[in-house]
Amino acid sequence: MEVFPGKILIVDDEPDIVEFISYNLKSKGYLIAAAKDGVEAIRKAKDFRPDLILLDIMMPNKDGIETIRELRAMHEFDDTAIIFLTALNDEKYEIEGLKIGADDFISKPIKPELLATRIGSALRRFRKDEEQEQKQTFGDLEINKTKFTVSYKGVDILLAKKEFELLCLLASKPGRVFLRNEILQRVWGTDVIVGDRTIDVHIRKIRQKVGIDLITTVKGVGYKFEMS
Amino acid sequence: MEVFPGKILIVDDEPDIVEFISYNLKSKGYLIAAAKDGVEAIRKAKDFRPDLILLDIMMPNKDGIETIRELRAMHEFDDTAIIFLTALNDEKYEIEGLKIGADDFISKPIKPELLATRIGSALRRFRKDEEQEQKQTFGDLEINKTKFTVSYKGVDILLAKKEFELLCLLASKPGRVFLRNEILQRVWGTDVIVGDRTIDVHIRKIRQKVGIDLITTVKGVGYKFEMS
DNA sequence: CGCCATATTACGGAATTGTTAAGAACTGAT
DNA sequence: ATCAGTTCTTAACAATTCCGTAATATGGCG
Repeated sequence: MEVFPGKILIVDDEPDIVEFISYNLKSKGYLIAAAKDGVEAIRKAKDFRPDLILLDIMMPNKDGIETIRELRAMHEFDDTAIIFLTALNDEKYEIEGLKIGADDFISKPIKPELLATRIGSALRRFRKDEEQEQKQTFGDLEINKTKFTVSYKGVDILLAKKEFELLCLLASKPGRVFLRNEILQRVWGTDVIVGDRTIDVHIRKIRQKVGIDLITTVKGVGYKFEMS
Repeated sequence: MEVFPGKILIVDDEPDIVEFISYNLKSKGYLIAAAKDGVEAIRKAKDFRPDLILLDIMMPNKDGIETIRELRAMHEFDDTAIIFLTALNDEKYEIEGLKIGADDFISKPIKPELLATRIGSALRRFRKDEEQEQKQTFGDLEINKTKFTVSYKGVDILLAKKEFELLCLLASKPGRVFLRNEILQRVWGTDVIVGDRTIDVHIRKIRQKVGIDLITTVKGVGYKFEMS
């Protein structure tokens, strides 16, 4: 197992299909995770961080179209390729899916070789430079998503996971105000329901730990990231 | 610039592109040769013996597909990486090219940084064959993958196989966080199913045996290798 | 002042990881 | 094959950290 080609999340409600695809891709060295419906898919995507998602359209509990819409809405997965699995001749979905942000389609029944080449080319198209780390700097502040670290003037600051995610979100568009609502959806996900004060508490912790005032409150609206 | 990174043959019929790429790669220390079509490419390859060939697909006088086919047919260039240059969205060639023996694709217009990283990783993939002692050192720590040993300040530390593999994985990208998921699949393989605590136990043993704190826990995410 | 939104603080439950020991699985030698 | 020694996995429990909430404080603004 020398180079590893990528991580793939398979989403389908039929265990047989998941098993079949999973087996095929594993043999090619991919790392696999699976989900059985849209809700689970989004949750798993958040912590598995796949390079590509194979998404069945027909599913209970949030269908493929809706799932892809949500995934694309939180911009966390902008670098993730998404391939739809469709029943044969399901063109109406294809057009729909393309508009929303699918990158390719594969019709069932699935042929292993076809699957492999399509996945390969989708990944190549999307390949972020896996080699180099994803980091952003703002003046003396550095946020490194690969290392999960934040440092200020070279000194590391230890943030908890939620704090880190929240900071990443705000820092993804410096200056832009994120509504409280939006923050909840993007950091906590659509299913989880937490009180409003929770955000404040995390914001406070970030401010406290970082020391300087990175995050500006926009009263009645939300928060934004801004270097003074 | 101590070691020279490699020799590259650029094959494209547009002088501007050749010039552009050439300029970029020279600045990184590569030795460059150029050819304007497939026929010339093969001739030059024979006496320049490049480590890597950048091959345009659309060319007069023998196109890229045909050229690569011939190059691969004579086994003289089995150790040479070949990267295709394609117009955007030219997938049909990509699949074709992969079958025949291309190692990667880069779409025009070409971005210099991307070019560099792709070339770097293609070369690295091919270099691996040259068997040399694969060892890494981090401060006082040395990991020798050929000898299967780890030493700290010159003193050997006996790690069990799984412990060694785990440490190697983490050390392969110092600082980068590996998700628990990822660790399981890459160290234990995809079929084996082991409990979550197993990872912790092995981590603990490594920490215990090595003595110093090499491995940092990122709660809710995974582990990373980091010299303090 | 009184209202409203946010800030702050502290606390308990939840989730995650650390630790230990025990036995299963493996290894190599006799 | 048997045995000793090691390695691997698990299970149970301890320790830690994280997260959400609620209660209270603060501060702006009409």
